[in-house]
Amino acid sequence: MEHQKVRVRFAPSPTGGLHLGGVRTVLFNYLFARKHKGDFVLRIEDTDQTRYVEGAEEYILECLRWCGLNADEGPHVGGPYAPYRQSERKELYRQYAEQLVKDGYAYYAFDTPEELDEMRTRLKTEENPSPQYNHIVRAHMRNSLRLLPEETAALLATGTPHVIRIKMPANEEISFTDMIRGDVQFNTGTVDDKVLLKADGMPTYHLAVVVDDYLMKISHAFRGEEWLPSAPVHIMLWRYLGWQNHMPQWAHLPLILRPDGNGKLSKRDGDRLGFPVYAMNWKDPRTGDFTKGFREMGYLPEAFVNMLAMLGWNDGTEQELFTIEELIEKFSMERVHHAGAKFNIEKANWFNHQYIVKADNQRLAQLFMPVLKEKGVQASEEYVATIVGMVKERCNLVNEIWDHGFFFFQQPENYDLSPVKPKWNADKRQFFLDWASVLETLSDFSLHSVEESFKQLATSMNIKVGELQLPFRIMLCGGKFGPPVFNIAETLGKHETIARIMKALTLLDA
RNA sequence: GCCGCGUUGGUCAAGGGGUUAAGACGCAUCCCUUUCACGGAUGAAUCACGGGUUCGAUUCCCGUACGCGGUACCA
Repeated sequence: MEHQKVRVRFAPSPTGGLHLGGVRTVLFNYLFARKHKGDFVLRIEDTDQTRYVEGAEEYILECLRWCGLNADEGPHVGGPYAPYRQSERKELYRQYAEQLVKDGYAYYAFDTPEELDEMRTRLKTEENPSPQYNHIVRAHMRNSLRLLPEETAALLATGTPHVIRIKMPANEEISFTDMIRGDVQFNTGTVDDKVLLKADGMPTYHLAVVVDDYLMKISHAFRGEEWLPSAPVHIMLWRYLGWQNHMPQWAHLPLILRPDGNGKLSKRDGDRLGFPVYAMNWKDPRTGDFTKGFREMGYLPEAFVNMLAMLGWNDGTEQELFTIEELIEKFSMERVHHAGAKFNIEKANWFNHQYIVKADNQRLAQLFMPVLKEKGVQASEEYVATIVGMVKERCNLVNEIWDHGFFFFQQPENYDLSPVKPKWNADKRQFFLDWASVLETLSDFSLHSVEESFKQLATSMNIKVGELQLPFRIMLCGGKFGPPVFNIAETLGKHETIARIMKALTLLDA
């Protein structure tokens, strides 16, 4: 057990877009696996046929690919423990459930959904709003524990729909050591007899996770904190199946909470507060609902991953920016924070900004091309890359390159003349008229010669250079923004610069 | 209700019996820059509460409060 190879798994159910909390779970699995030279398995938990969503599995795969957190084994690449889709393993689970029945650790239950409903409403009180199918209640239900063996046999023989439930001990203290929280204790009496095998023959999560973790030789199982309450069921299953010595070590990850108030972060919070929650764009094929993702919003995958790593984990130093290699080297489950973390989009933007500034201009240009295309702008990647170099310092998102540099691609449509108008006069007007003709004669339209001629003329006309720079900026950009103004002129080129001066002059005359 | 897990500035968080209780994001002011941003400086802002234990608790123990999660033939 101790010397067993590290094998971890991410086990999503393909029911929709991949939540940022899901990606963080992937990340922690991935880091742990890489650090310990182990395997990272992707297993699709599609045991609920009613919740299956077309395209969700491919979407998850694509998210992992985008983040660079690919699995070593999974439905997409196969592996020694295939198949990796639980629906394709369906036949496997029944024998274990039957085995448990045979050994007296589980039982058949024939209660119909209506009967269960009836039981719950009948037993429901203010003191007990959610009655459980537990060690007391089971004695009064239609199951093989209460029925005579002949009755059970008859029901089975006639193909009566039934489930198999675990028989939880009435009162037993059990505990396990969580890698993050340390010892956690439960009493089995407080947990109900969970269904293990559904009437349709599919296992529930509880059975499938134990069987598959065993069969796939999973050494460490990481999942969200919302699973902590069902840990006792899983512990009992590992015992009852006789695999106790193979049980993986568990870590229950803290939840990612919504920024305002408390509670698990959901897609809805993102819609409401205007930030992405899913890794990539997701369109629900059933409802047609469309949700924006981090990727399409202009986040860089390495920034996204770095940001996620810091949500609930740190290495104990002041370092916040980590390459994936550093994360692999430094990650440890013991340093994961115990409490949930509120998601903060501002901080996420800061991370992205850090990575944008560092990123290669060519690469950013490529990422930005689709946005440009959307705006109906034609430009060479080369040209875009130089623009990127000038504006990326002030961008948090790749898509913001447009906001900070649109005037490189088209003449401004709107001009904010208000900072110029009050101090505008005939001298200044004359300056720009004269300067335009000076520019016309310039053989070298470089940053320095443009700036030089600007300053020379201003001095000779006895106007402060500073008084003219802002007007010039607005002539080129349309407002008080953008990189250094002579850089803009140089990039725009002689023809366009003069054209913009002349156009703005007519606007100022109006 | 019951069970479980949590609680250090607005947010992410380090620390762990004696500290001026780090750092980052955000915010504010200033410097740089005659735009904005970057950068630099400064500042406001924190140990949920009550009992123990102790010479001394933010740190250990016990309660309380609050928050979250679970309580499905969903995962």
